[in-house]
Amino acid sequence: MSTTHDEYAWLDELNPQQREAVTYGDGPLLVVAGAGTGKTKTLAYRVAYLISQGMDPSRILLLTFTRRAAQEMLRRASGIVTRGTPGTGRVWGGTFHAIANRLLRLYHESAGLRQDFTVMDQGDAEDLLNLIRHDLGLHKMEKRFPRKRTCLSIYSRCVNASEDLELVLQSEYPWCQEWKDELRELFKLYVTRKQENNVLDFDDLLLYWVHLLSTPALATEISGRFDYVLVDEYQDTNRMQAQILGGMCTEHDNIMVVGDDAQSIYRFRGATVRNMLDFPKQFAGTTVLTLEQNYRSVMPILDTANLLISEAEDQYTKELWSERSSQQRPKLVTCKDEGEQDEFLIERILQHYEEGIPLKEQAVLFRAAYLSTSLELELTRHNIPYHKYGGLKFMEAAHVKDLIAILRLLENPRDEMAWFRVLLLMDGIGPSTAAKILDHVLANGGDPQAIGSFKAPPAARDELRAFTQMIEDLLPMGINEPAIQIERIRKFYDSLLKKTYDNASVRVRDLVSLEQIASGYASRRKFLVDLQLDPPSATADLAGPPSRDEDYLILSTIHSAKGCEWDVVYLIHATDGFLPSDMSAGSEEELEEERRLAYVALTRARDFLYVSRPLRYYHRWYGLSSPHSYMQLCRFFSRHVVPSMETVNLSRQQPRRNDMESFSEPPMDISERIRQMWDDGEVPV
DNA sequence: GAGCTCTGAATTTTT
DNA sequence: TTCAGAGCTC
Repeated sequence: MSTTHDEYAWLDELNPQQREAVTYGDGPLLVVAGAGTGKTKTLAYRVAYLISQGMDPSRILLLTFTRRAAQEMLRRASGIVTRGTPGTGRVWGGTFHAIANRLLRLYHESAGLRQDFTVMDQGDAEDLLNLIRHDLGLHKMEKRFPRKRTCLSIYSRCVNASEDLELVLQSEYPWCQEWKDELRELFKLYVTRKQENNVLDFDDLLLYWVHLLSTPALATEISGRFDYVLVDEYQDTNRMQAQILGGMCTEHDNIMVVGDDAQSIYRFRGATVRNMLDFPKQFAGTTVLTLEQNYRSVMPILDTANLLISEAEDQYTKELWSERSSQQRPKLVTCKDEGEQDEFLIERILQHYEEGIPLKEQAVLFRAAYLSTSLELELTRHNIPYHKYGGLKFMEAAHVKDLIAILRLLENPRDEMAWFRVLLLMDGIGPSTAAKILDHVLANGGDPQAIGSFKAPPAARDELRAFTQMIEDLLPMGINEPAIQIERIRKFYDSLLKKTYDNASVRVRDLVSLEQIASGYASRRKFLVDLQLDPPSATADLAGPPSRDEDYLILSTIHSAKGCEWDVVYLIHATDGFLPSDMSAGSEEELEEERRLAYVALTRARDFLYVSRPLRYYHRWYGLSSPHSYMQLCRFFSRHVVPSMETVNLSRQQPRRNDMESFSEPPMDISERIRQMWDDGEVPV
């Protein structure tokens, strides 16, 4: 039917560098791909090319940063190889963590795991650490022991960066150095406790994978499952992940990694650009290809972005260029305060919308999830629909965690955290009774039905009986039909929910969503794993696939915007303290990462870019000496960068009658006077 | 041992 | 404001 020439006509859609990467033969390949240079396209075409060359799709491993990225690439790939056998569905695609999970279920015996292990999210991991911290009596020390969150970060850092505790404390957590011995003890117990509970945390998924691969026979076996390994966003991988890739390439060296050192923004999670720099050293005979032509943004936007990143400490000179010209420079907008910023945004968003740019093609980006709350209120007031990405709200909600915990203890009756969570919701059950119940279950071979024979304190009897009844109804279902299981769980949980939390109706809605998501799954195990490893990232994911004609504005943290692009991008709160975040202004390295974060934000824009900076910020929290602060422009917009932009000063342009600036007296004055009303029995007017 | 109330502390990014 | 933890009472 089709000639060889026709069959590969799609290669003409690539530029020479992309094409070289796509049709590259065997051996290690490092693709340094700047923002918007067609990274996703190159990877997708590479997969398509390999398949069209007759490679077995199930022997291709595609590691990405999010599950969505993997799905998107495979979708594109399957669009290319529609002729012949597409089979992209058989490609092993997903995040490192998801692939680890899949492999560990297969090789659980070699890893010393039971096949029914459950996965803990960050919150559970913190809580378990906290529990052990209490057991060790570390919470009541003269000097305060690091908080559970800090403990987990330290632990995680050690594991992901493959660094010793002492070194990590020295370089990243100097104020915790005095707790070195206690931390080591804590981590030791944490590890044993997880193993007893048959649970893995996120880091364990990678850790167990590394250890599987460190056994030569297993490395041969596992690496031998694949002929090609492709990795996206390589600049955001950590040392442990690099180690994994080494192990996955013992039987071949067909590894292709794609990344951009200027977009490395996950240092806090142990990621290091060293992985990219050292790649040629790790894999002998590496070919390095660079993609510099940007297909996304108009040149003025790239000019500003290039200038901003050119001031980075160390950077690998790579100058993005584009054939897309524009008369319009990016705008740097100065606003009086957040309210004026909101007003400006809404006006401009609607203006672009009327000009024909749908809301979905416009995105508002910010450093931290809470920075959009005021805008969200205004959008709601103006009836502008939006979806917000970033901020892990849904899975962190207490009621969602409760319900998940019940599924988890059914899945893995050794899951201590899951049991505790559920049992403590019931009247008459506190930590010690909960521990007794768990012991009782474990003494009966881990059969959850054993709670039926537990002598419960009278106050707990009714709820525990209902709980037992539910367990008895659910156990025969095995791991099938998670949605039906959730339906049954909700029947039991309803009264606990109403008793424990207010605004029950809102929470019930979340549980209905959860049931809806579950209805797409045949296996409870798969449902649980997906939920932990790739939680619904936006309100959109909860309501099922949105209908095609639905339009909504995008709100996103910069981190969650990674890999995305829009016609119009608004970067808001571009002020020192928010960007760079005060929390990250400690070290030079942290600041450099914040600069790259700004770079990532700018390079998401295709046609229009607005950077806005409110002069004044009203604090939402108590306990601060002043109700607002005056903010400086984000330091990355230096005197070299700003001239490439068009500066707009809103307050000067259109003075407002209720402009607070006109009242030059400090706003504290009135509250002070009101307090003085009660001084010396004097009551002034 | 459970569960309530009060106090004090601290607010990023995410697999 | 929200959350965690300490301490008190039943």
